[in-house]
Amino acid sequence: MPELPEVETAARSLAAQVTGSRIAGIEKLDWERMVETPSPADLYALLPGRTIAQAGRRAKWLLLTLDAGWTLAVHLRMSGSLTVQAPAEPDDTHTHLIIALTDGRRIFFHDPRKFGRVRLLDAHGLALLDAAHGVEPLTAAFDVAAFTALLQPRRTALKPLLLNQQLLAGMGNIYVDEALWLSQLHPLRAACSLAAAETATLHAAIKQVLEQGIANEGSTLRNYRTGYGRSGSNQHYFKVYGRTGQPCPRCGTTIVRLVVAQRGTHICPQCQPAPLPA
DNA sequence: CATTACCTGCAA
DNA sequence: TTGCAGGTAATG
Repeated sequence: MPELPEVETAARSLAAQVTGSRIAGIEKLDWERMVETPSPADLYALLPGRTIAQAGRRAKWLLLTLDAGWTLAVHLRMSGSLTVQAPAEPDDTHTHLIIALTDGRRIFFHDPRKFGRVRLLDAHGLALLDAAHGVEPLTAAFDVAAFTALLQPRRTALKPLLLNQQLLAGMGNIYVDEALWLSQLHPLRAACSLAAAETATLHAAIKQVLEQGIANEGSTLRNYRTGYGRSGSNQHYFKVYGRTGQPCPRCGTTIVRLVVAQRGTHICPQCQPAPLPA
């Protein structure tokens, strides 16, 4: 999924459903490699009796704040989803973790590709996770000056920079392509080469694509679901992502697919001119 | 910096 | 059968 808007949507829909709920225990865990810390045995021992105080997000981590100082951190990676299910709802072969609540409902971690990860963190572990990530793009801390300070000292291309979670938290392949198209910048432009006006435009575009993604409850290409099990609708509004061979909504030029930073990358070759070779 | 690995499903 | 997919960590 799951980039910032999808994780944010999942966190909000979890918060609305399970804030104040008590965990009965782990009902299913059939892929133990998803538990990074502590050991699966410790997870089994620590979760029963915990109350879910809140649900939130840091970067692409969904955070369930529990009592007794614990935080259950979930990363959905490529194909994960976290949903709250009614007591009778059956699981399937891709449901790898089920957390039962005392009221009979259950939280399903569904993940066909098994890339998703779970950590139960104490305050120190949570602080380390926080410190490993960069500025949140939808907070006041991410202003044009802060963005300029990120770009100016780096010669790396825009796309890999925007995907770097240590610098900027939450952007992924879809929203980077969309933000670059909106700001009419080529993904291979060197970060330090942007004029002040280009930096301001890209800064605004990043906020715009993320806010729109949240407003549309995320993008569902295959597996992503909100915490209610619903699909998002943001995929209907993509301008370039996944639109190879179709006309650019701005100028009509055919959208092309490149590979940048080892990721499929979609651009309008007219609106987003390639940088001159150095 | 580039390549490979981790997994499965789906479309070409 | 091959290549591709919303992410990231671990290798040369």
